[in-house]
Amino acid sequence: MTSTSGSGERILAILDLFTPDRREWSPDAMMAALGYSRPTLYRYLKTLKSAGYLVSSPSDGLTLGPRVTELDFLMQRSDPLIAAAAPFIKLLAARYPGVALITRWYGSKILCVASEGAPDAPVSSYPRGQPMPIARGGISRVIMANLPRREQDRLIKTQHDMLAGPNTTADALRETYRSVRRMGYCTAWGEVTPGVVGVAGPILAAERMPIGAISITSDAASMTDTRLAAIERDIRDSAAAISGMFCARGGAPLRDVRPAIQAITDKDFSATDQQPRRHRL
Amino acid sequence: MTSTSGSGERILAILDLFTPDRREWSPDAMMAALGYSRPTLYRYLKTLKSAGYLVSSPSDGLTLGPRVTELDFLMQRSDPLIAAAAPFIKLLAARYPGVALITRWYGSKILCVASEGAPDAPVSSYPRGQPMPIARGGISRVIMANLPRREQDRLIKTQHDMLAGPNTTADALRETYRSVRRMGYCTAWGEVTPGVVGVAGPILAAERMPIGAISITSDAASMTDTRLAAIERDIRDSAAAISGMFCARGGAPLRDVRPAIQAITDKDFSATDQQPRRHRL
DNA sequence: CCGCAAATCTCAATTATTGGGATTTTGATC
DNA sequence: GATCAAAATCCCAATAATTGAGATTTGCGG
Repeated sequence: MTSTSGSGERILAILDLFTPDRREWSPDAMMAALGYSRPTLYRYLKTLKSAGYLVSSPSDGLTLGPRVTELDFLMQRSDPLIAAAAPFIKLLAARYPGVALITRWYGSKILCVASEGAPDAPVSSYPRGQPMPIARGGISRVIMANLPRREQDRLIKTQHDMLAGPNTTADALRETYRSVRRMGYCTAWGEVTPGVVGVAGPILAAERMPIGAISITSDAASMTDTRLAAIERDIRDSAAAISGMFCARGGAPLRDVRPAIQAITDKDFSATDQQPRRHRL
Repeated sequence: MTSTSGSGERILAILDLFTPDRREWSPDAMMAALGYSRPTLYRYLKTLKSAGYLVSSPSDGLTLGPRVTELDFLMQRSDPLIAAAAPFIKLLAARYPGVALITRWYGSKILCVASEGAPDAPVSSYPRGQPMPIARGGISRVIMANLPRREQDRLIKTQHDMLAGPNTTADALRETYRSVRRMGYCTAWGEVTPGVVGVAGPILAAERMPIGAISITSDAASMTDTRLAAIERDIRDSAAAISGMFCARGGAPLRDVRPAIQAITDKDFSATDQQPRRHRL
């Protein structure tokens, strides 16, 4: 935190101005918002515009430009998390009704980076790219549950009203998280969208840091107990398998997911309940 | 060109390393490629990683991060070109078989920023975000045709083999472009994909600078003369209408596209050929 | 628990960046 | 096509911020 590349951060700060609430900016508004001098701002803008990160039109001012589209196109094809998890959400979407998502945890936000299943499903209204705040729901909880103590506490303090109803204490939340962490997955009934049940599992990288989640959301009305149990097991095992690919321990980096997929596929879903166990690595 | 925001450009240069051919980088490879010192590079990387533009994993090195996805999501919803042209490609896709595209011209590349029509059509294999080089095809030609002389000549020199077959002289190319510019649209038979006919129209902003194109590609075998003529007229008029929205002349910025759409809808497509005329403003 | 590699820190030198104000360019109106 | 206001760029000296060599710490994997 001590090191700083000021100029670079100041340029990136310009891009941070663009939010869903304010997608068009004038140079003067930017000067006011960021406190840069006129020549400096215009220098930055020239850099961003000539690289395609911004475009300007007299009538609309400055807006985000095509370079971000180009980068996103690349990102979809290079993100190791997407690469690792894509086969699993495909499998999940094929096996169960509903929508399977890969989400990433970044900047205190949850961002959907890939999805499989009914394309325009009314079930989950979080398309790729849309950030969800750390609100309710299973994804939120498996992330929160696996954050380091320090960070978890910070968010509980900051976002208490978001994370819990008014009748839940911070300690009760912590207890929930402890349990979720132990289970390796989390099921949430109608928290994000009424009538929808969601099951999520954490994806952990080095240091057991959560970097995202794999999840599936289905219509709650038509859910059966046995199917839910099967989903929970699949989500937990998928999450564990994907997590394993991000900690290279135990041999070559597990780039080939087929063994992991196979392991899940081989499961006998009518089998008796397994003891939920802390998933390893 | 004289002004420079060096540090910012050096940070953005890191993102430029990521290409379809090389989507994963190690810090050392970056040092070699960019010539930055170790502490400097790591400072930059810290900035980019903490902002979410990059993510790193021990096994895969550095890859593009979720922030670009978030920005692209915003960009789709804020780009004035997409906003202006979306109703037109919707109309075109509804009216004719095939795929309608909005493309942007930037950095000597053509980038698809939106499309309507058969989602996974085999016809046009250019999904949103994928850059196409200024190769052949109608889109290429309507852009090239409307570039300022200086830029056009530069590209003709640079990209001659791409733009024309070996039997076409630069002068012949220029003559073609002059004609395309006069017509206000361009039809290309099977240049990009065999068996596919494409019609494109230029989108011009202030100074008549081309910023993109609107186009439609259809199966050539089932194309009829009268339908092609109708498409050409629609493309030309749509391109002109959209262009009009980027030059605020003649009243308030024409943000309401309904009149323009209406004008196109009202056309009588069985009418006799109109004289192709330079479309205005 | 140890070793290797990756990442960060320290700090002085210097270079590149900044900003006030003048100037040019742009684009809308007549 | 000419005119005018606003937007964008230029100039250049002062200064503050960035840089990089090397030492040091951290973190992963055995």
